[in-house]
Amino acid sequence: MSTTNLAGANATPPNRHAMPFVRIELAVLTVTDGRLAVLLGRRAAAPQQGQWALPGGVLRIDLDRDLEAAAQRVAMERLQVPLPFLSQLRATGGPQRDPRAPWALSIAYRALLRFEAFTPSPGKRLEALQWTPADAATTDLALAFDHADLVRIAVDTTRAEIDRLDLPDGFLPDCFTLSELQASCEAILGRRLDKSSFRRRLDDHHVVEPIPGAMRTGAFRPAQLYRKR
Amino acid sequence: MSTTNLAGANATPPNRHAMPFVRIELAVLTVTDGRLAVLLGRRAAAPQQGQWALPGGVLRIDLDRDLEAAAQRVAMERLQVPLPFLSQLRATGGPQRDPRAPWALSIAYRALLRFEAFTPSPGKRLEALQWTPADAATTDLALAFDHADLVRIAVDTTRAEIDRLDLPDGFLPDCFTLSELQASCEAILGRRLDKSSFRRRLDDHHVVEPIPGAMRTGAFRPAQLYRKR
DNA sequence: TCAAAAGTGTTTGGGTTACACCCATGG
DNA sequence: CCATGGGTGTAACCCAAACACTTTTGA
Repeated sequence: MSTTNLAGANATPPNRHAMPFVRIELAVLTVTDGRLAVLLGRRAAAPQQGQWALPGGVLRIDLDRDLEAAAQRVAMERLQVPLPFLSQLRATGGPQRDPRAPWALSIAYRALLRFEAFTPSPGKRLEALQWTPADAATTDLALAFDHADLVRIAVDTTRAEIDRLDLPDGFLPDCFTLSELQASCEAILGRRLDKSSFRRRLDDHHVVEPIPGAMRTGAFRPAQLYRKR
Repeated sequence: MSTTNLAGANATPPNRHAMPFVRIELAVLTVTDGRLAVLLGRRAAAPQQGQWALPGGVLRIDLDRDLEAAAQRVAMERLQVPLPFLSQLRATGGPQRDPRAPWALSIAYRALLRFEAFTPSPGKRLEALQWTPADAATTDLALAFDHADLVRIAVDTTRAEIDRLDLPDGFLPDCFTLSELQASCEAILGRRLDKSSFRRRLDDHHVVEPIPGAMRTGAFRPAQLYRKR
């Protein structure tokens, strides 16, 4: 034990070494057309021009208060809309990931949003945006960089959360019927759920609460409206 | 498939923006003295000289093949031993995290290792190393930077893995008795487990298999030896 | 033969599935 | 009155906890 490093605070000047190219990538998921879908952007410029990829951008240390704020700024730039309810997925890095830099590090974030409440439009460096069914995105399309891995991780963690009824914020409207909620969960998971078990589980875990007096009326019997928690 | 990367393609020259100071932090856990413990290093130099912190170091894009390799190199430098079986915990970043740089980003890794098979010694920039009970580390000691949060995350995810019998590599010897395994799990979780349920769960999940003919003899009745999977 | 550790049932309960059934409404 | 979706009840099952029990060894 020991060897004091002389206090000469002059230990390592931090910027003695080159730092990697640090980016944020966004895996934005939604439910549309009865399935889980991921938002892909077509790259307007090299590298990988014309390829589909997750929207992303460079970390700006002069602008971003933290990583999540960086992700939100990137969302504004690429998707032209705010992006609430982010959760961090993972970081990946290496020398071969991006031809623009000798070493590229990406922090991936995920959001799960309501289709109706989120209408992005292609911002800087994107020719187009498109919702792609989640399972097709990881298999059929050849996504740029290592984004297929990131989509897979986003989808898997999201399905796991839904499985244990840990419902992410952002994909539920303020009020909804239990059947609507069940349909959303089924779309995300890609399989049918049993109505009775689903409802029992919901209230064992205190996931939702009825809104007193609020009912959805429609063609048939009115349905109780609920809110989260 | 891919478009060639025209060197000058007027995409963004990546280094137009300053990049953050990128570090790796290591949360190395073990079981000793019947409890889960985390390896802390006493910082030899400013900032936070003399404070206890997770061992860590700067990402070196000239040396590291990827983030995990970076973590292994940092382990060699700080702990003087290799550090296998790493898993990524999370990334955190912001302008106030480290006075050495205007913006600091850390990627935290975790390892769970056998106490007997891992004897680190303080390397560069560390005065001392010490195993500290995991729960005390997050409460009693005032760890440097935001490392208390990282320890908490490391401990929580590790306990969750053990709970679901998703036993990380690296903390089991090649062969062991079921009682030894149970004792390790109890130490990590901080609570007693029922022998019978534990064993039934082990073989329902096919976590371990008996090594034919191998027995541990000792003071009392010999015990069957097992290996992982 | 006894202490100590290895190892094996057996009962109970919580939680989930599967499935059947009733209720309310607009047409 | 009936089609349709909202809503509830019940039995079976799976898993794990709790706890009691038998087995094998060295001293």
